[in-house]
Amino acid sequence: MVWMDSPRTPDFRQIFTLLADQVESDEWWPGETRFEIVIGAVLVQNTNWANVEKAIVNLSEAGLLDPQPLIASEAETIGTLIRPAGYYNVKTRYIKAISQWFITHDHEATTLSDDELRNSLLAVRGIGAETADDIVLYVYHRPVFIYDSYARRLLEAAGFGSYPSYDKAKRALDPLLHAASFTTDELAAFHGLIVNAGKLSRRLGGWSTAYQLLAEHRFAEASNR
DNA sequence: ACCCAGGGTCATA
DNA sequence: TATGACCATGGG
Repeated sequence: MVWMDSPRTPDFRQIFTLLADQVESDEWWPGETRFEIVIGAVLVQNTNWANVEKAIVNLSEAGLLDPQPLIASEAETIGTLIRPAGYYNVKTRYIKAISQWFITHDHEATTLSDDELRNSLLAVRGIGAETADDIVLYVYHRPVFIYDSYARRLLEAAGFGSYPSYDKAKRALDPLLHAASFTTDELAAFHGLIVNAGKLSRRLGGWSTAYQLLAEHRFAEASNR
């Protein structure tokens, strides 16, 4: 009997170590204030971070990296400022919604469990599974793993099975993840390492070869050219 | 000219 | 519950 591509059990510790040893780790998440991290998490949806930075600079120079003035601003004003980040009409609505949430709920976040906080964020228009987890991890410092597209591609390349959606991956793998007992700081670094590896993986010929290099401890060498 | 990027919503079946 | 259209800019 043949079973094809029988997925192995992900060893998150091993993957983390491979990445930590071989991938450049800058600061995650970039941002001067907690609210800037919130806004960045929305603006970066399906968008290159370089474009997001331009939008954040525009907001900052306009004094709008602050929830109160932001919700008081005209949609057209915000749209013009964040235009480089793309989808500026929908993101304007999203930014206003999450700003209102921040004003109302930020102060009581410490009274909520990780799941309660996540669900509260998910109720906001424009905040889906990944953006919610970004905020839960980088703004509220709760220990969650970000199952973004890079992470799922990495897991697939490592032979750990295919995970077409964020929620499926989270449901399937969170039990194993918790068993590995990562600290919040480790998970914060983990996501950054995965994204940095993902950016390099394109130049290296995709996640498949990128993971091969990682497993053989040749990733750093290969990515330095 | 084409492809993708640190996703999410909404309508439809 | 699951798929597909839609949202938009900028760099490779």
